[in-house]
Amino acid sequence: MAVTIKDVARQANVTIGTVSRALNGYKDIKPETKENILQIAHSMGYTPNVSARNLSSKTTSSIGLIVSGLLEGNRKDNSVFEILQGVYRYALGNGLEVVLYTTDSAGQRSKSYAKFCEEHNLAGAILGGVTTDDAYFTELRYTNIPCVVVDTPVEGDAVGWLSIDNIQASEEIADYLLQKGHRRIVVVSGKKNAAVNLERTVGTFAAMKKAGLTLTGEDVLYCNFSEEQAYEKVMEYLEENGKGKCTAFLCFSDLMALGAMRAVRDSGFCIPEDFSVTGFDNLPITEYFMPPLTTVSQDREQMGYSGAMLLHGMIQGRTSGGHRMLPYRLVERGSVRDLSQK
Amino acid sequence: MAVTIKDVARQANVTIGTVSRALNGYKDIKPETKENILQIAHSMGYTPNVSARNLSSKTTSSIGLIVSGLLEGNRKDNSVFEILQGVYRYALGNGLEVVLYTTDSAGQRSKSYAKFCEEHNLAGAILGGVTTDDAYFTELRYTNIPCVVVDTPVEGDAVGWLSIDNIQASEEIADYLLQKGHRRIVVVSGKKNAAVNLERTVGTFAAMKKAGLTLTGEDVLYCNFSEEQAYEKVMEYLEENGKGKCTAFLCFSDLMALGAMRAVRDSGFCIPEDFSVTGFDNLPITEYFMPPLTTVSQDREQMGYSGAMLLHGMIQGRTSGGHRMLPYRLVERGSVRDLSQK
DNA sequence: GTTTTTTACAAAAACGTTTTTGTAAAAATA
DNA sequence: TATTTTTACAAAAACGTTTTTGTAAAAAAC
Repeated sequence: MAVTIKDVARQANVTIGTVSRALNGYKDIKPETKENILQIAHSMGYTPNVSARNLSSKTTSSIGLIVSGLLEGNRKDNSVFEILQGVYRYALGNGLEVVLYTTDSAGQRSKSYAKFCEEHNLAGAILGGVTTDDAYFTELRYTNIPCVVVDTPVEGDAVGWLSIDNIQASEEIADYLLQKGHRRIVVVSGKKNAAVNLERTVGTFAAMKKAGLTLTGEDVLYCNFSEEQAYEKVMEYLEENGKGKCTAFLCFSDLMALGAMRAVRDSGFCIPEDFSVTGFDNLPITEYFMPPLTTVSQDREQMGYSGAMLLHGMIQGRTSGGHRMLPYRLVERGSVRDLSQK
Repeated sequence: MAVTIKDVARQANVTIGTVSRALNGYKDIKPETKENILQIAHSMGYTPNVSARNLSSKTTSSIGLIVSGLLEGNRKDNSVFEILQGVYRYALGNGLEVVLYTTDSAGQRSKSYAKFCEEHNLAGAILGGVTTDDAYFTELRYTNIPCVVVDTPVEGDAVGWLSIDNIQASEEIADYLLQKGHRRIVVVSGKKNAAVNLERTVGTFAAMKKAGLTLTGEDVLYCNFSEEQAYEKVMEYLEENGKGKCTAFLCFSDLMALGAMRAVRDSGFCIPEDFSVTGFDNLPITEYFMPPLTTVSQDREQMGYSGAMLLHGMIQGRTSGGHRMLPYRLVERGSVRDLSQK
């Protein structure tokens, strides 16, 4: 049905090899012949078959985008989608195919990343939402297929790693709270040993230390990055301590900030009058919180774009891996009260 | 590098044909031989190469997901993403591959849908965000590759079409406003000739008519589904007419509802005290509007899932196309004032 | 003016499958 | 027992490319 390279060859009175060389810009061909073939191919509506090309060619131009938990994706958190947009934007502009893979929530049908890449002849992969101890990721690294991970720190030159400067960012938002006169700050933290969480903890502690303050164990609420847990833990905290003890909740994610805000409100307090709250991520919904949330913005779309570009460079041997830091931005909205003017 | 069917064949002392038959559950093979081959294949870590399979096999198990405007996707509107989630959920559970294609914003690099399907040996495609007069869509239909479109009405048995009952849904939300005592309603409409828009217009007019009311030209604001245009048009309207004339804005999308709400507020009025506002879609952000938006919910994830299922059925010849209606739900929040109690 | 190099292709192999065709041996039928 | 059918494979073709190898003719070098 579809017109193949063979049809073009017949029409142009050359062999398929010659057509292939004309199409792919090889040198070993006479300009007029090439021109003629190109013209014929175009007029016949020829398009190369991707499967055949991938099968035959040594160098494939397909990359994988492997994200865990796409399917159970929270309606409120669109990070994965924005990364995907960025990856596709780069791919579209640079002649790459991208193949999306998401591990099943239940995990039953899930297949190893390495096998997925092998099956699809992928030249490399971008990974999002993997944890440092993901066995499939370890396996993938052994294959030395070039890969780039988002947010998860990873050693080695053959692998790229993309994130914002979480230490500096958290330090900055803590500084911001301190500068607004907050002295007793409660940290609503994510998963205790998650890399991102560790970094944000370091930054927060550093800011406090500069101000001559320290955070004790009871000032840190571990909530596993979950809105519900943040709600419960903050609820508990307020029940126990009431209003006097702290003046601000510094949250390591917007979703947890949302939980915290609900808890504050459900405990009969006001934001920012009674308690200030800050987030991390700048999800679209935060703009509509009441009051709108002061948070740290990470440009996920850009992260996807840069990730694809980095990977592309690595595949072509132009770039080596390692850590790349992307800019972040403190976005100041209405959820923090200025106590310094009082 | 990777272990191929050839390696398995050698190990099992059979030919590749036999291995293939064992793997794909053909009948023409002795149970013990099959068992042995399967066991060897598994122990060697064999995985079939997708490109080779697609190339060789008549029947491919890949479907396309073609969405226009994924790249310039509004951060506030995640519909496309949710459809994608649904499609992948079905695909993952039913052994389908999905290949995502998005037309470039600028349109320069865009390739015809038919060519895309041909290139990738796709068995069918799900389309989102296409307009009725999309030339590429017309071309695709001529190829009679099975396809399913979301939201765009389309004639013919060989093509599926998925949507909520827009007429009934809009009638219902208009009824709701009328029941709350609103008599003079302004419709914030989308693109004049878009199918969805036409249907919603019909429903709204029907509801008004039942209540003995009519909508005149000045009661309909065409805003092209854009937040900004809705803002401007509503702003203008309020400047001209002030508070007395209408009591509610019935918007054909949440984004336009957002624009309308901002305009109402920027004109110095309150929602819902001075004006009521309703939307359409139930985007995640609407829950956080102040006040939260009363709107019509469409389950986009489910739509993606159902679309994939419908397409799958069509590919296998089990199902014929035609229109499928999915359930919607009126979600009542705080943006409508009850005038009937007054 | 012969030899060498280069040019511009043709011919064929290769990629990893599925599918078709062919064929001994075993089983069923007569 | 002789013939036909069925079973269980082997052998090979096919899918549509890219890539390697081979080779006449033309051009360059000597």
